[in-house]
Amino acid sequence: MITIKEMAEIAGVSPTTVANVLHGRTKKVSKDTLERVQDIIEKSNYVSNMGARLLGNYGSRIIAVILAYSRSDRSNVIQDPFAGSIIGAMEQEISKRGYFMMLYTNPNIEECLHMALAWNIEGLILLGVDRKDYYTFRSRLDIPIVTIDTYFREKDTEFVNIGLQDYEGGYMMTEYLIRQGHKKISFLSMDPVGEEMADEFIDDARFLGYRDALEKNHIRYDAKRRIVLDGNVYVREKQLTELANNNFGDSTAMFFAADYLAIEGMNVFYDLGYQVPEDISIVGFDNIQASLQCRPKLTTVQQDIAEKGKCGVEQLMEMIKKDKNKCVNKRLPVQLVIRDTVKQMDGTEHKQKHETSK
Amino acid sequence: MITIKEMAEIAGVSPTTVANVLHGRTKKVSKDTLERVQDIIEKSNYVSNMGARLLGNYGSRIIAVILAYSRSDRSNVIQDPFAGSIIGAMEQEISKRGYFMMLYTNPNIEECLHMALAWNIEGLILLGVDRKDYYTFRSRLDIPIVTIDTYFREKDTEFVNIGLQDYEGGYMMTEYLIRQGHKKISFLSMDPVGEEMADEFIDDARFLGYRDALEKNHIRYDAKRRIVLDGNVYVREKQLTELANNNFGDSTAMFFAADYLAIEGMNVFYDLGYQVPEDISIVGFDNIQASLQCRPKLTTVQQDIAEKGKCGVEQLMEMIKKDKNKCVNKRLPVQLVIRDTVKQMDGTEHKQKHETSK
DNA sequence: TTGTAAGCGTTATCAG
DNA sequence: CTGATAACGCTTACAA
Repeated sequence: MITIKEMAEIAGVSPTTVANVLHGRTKKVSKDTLERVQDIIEKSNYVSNMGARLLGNYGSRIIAVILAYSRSDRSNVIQDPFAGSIIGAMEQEISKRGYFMMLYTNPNIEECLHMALAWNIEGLILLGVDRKDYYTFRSRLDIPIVTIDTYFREKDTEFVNIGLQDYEGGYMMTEYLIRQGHKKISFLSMDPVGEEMADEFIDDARFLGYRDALEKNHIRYDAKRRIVLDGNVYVREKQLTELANNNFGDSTAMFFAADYLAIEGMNVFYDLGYQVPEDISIVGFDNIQASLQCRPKLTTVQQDIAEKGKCGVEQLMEMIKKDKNKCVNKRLPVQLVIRDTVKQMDGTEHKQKHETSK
Repeated sequence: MITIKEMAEIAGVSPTTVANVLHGRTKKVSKDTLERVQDIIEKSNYVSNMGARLLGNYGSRIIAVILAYSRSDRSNVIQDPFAGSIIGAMEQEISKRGYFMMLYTNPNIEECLHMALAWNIEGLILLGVDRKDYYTFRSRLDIPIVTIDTYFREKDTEFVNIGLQDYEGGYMMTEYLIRQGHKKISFLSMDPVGEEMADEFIDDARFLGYRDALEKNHIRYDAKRRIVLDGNVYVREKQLTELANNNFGDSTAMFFAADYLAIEGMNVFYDLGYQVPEDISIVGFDNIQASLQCRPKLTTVQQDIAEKGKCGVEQLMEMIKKDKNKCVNKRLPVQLVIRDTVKQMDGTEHKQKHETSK
C-alpha cells in the first residue's frame, strides 16, 4: 500500500504536488512534473486510504442503507424479493458514482444512529421505516436522508421520499375489475402494525383508490369487504380458508394489496379445490416475479422496483452535492398488468388477451 | 460528536485513562476515576470515530461481501432470491458480532481489490466467483477470504469454501425418481460460461450424482439425456418447447439442476397445454420460495441458504480472530423435499403424501 | 495509577 | 508553480 508521501519521495516532489495531480488540479502543476507524477501514480497502483479521508472529514463516500424490519412476518426484510431487487439497484447506482454502500439492519434505532455517526456516512437511505423513526434519524443526524416507501402526513415537511402512485394503482385496478363486470369486490391487506394512524400506511392509499373507484362508479363501498389479514401466515391461511368456504364473503373478485398475499390466497384456494378465476377472480399489486411464475398468471399493478432504488440514490446524490434540502415526495407511476386471474362477468366467459411473458 | 480528548478534559484525566475505561481495562484504573469516567461516557453519547481506527490500523471492522455477476442472465445477482436471502443472513451475523457489511458488486476485479484495499477491510466473502478469480483476490489481498459456492479442483489448496452436498443431492433425487419407477430421466442444466473445465461447475456435481445413481441402479446413462440449456431466457424457452413437442426427448422425468429452471420449464409446458406430472415429471434443486408457490408444488432438493451465509461468516470470523488458515471445504447437507411434480410409474397412479406447506 | 507523545495518510492553508 | 505544516481522533508504548 503505497502512500502519497512515498510517491512524492520517488518523484522528488512534495506530497502536496502529488495530491494536486491526484485531484486533477492540473493548473497548479507544471507540465513537466505533472507527467512524471502521473506516471509514478500509475505504476505504483496507488489506492487512497479511506481512513485518512474519514479522519480528516473529507467525505467518507459511504452511503448507508438501513432496512426496517417486519415488512411481512419474516425476521429480516432483505429476504423479501422486493428488498433484494431494490438493494441491487441501489448498489449499482451507488457504486457507479464512486460511493460505497454499507448495508445495515437493526431494529434498534440508537444503534443505527451510532453506526451512521461512527462512519461519518455522507447519506442515508431508509427503506420502509415509518415517519416517526424518520424524524428521529433526522433530528440526530445532519446528513441528507432519503426515505423509500415511507408514508408521511399532509402537514409533514422536510422529507424526501420516493414512493409509488398507490392511490392511482388502487383506483386503476378497481376500475378494471368493474369494467370486467365485477361489482362485489373485496379489498384485502395486512394488519397495520404499531399505533400509527391508519392513513399512514402504504396499503391504505391503495385502499382509498379502491374505495373512490367504487364510488365514482356508483358502487357503494361496503365496509365488510375491507378485510384485514393477520401478520402471521398460519392465521392468515385460516382466514383465507374461512373466506373461501363462505362463498368468498359474497365477492366475485378479491383485490389483494400485495402480490405475495394474492399468491398466498391463490394457493390456499387451489389447495381447497377452488379454481381461479372461474370460482373467484384475484388481483394483486407490485408485479413481483412470482406473479409471473404462478399459474394462472396474476393480474396485478406493476411498479418498477429498480427505478425506485435508482431514483432514491439520485435524489440523495443531488442533496449531497448541492446541499439543498427542498421537500420531495416523488411518486413513481404504476401500470396495469393484465394476465389470467380475472374472469369477465358479462355472462359469457371469454379468454382475455394477455401480455407475452418476457 | 464528542471525542476522547474532550471527555478526558471534562473528567480531569488524560485521554489514555478514558481509552482504558472504554476498552474495559478496568485493572488499570482506580475505582474512583473508573466510575467518574464511565458516567461521563454514558452521558456524552460517545461514538468512536472509525476513521481514526482505520488510519491507525486498529481494525476497520468491515467485512466486504462481493457478488459475482451472471449467476443467471440477470445483470446483477442480487435480484436473485437466492442472493437476497444469503445476504440477509450474512448481514445479521456480521452485525451481531459488531462488524459492518459493505456490499459490493463489480465485474472488474481490479476495482474490487481497490475497494478492499482502500477500506482496509478485515475479511472478504466472495459469493459465486470462480476459482480463478478467487486466487486473484487471494494473491493480492492479505486478509481472510471465504468463498461461497465456488468450485475448486481436487488439488486446490488454501481456500475456505462453503458449499453444498451437490453430488449427494443429485444422487438422492435420482434414486427417488428411480424408486418412483422412472427409467428415462433427463438432466437439464445451464450452459457453463467461460473456458473453465466442466467439472468445476456447481451444476456438474449435481450431474455426477445423477449419473452415478443411474449406474448404481443398473440404468445406463445416455448422453442424449444430458441437456444443456442456453443462458438466454428466450432461447431456453424455445429449447424447452421443442423438447416438449418431441415427447420430452423420450423421457418420463426431467431433473432440472435448479428450481428456477424447473419452474421455467413447468410454465412453458403448462402454456403448451401439458400437465405436470401427468405428462411429464419434473424435479428441481434448491427449494427456493417459488418452488412452494407454484402449482403443482415442485419436488426438489432443499438447501438451507441462511445457514450457508451464517456458516460463511462464522468461518471468516474464526479466521480473523485466530489468524489460522487451514483449508476448509464445508459442504452443507441437503434434503429431499417431496411434493407434487413426480408421477409414480407403477401402472396405477397414486397421490404421494407431501409435506404440509409452512 | 496516570499522563505524554508519536504515528497512522490525507488535505487545506498559507507562505515562498 | 511548489512546499512546509497543521489538523483530524484514536491507540499504544513508554515515562512518570
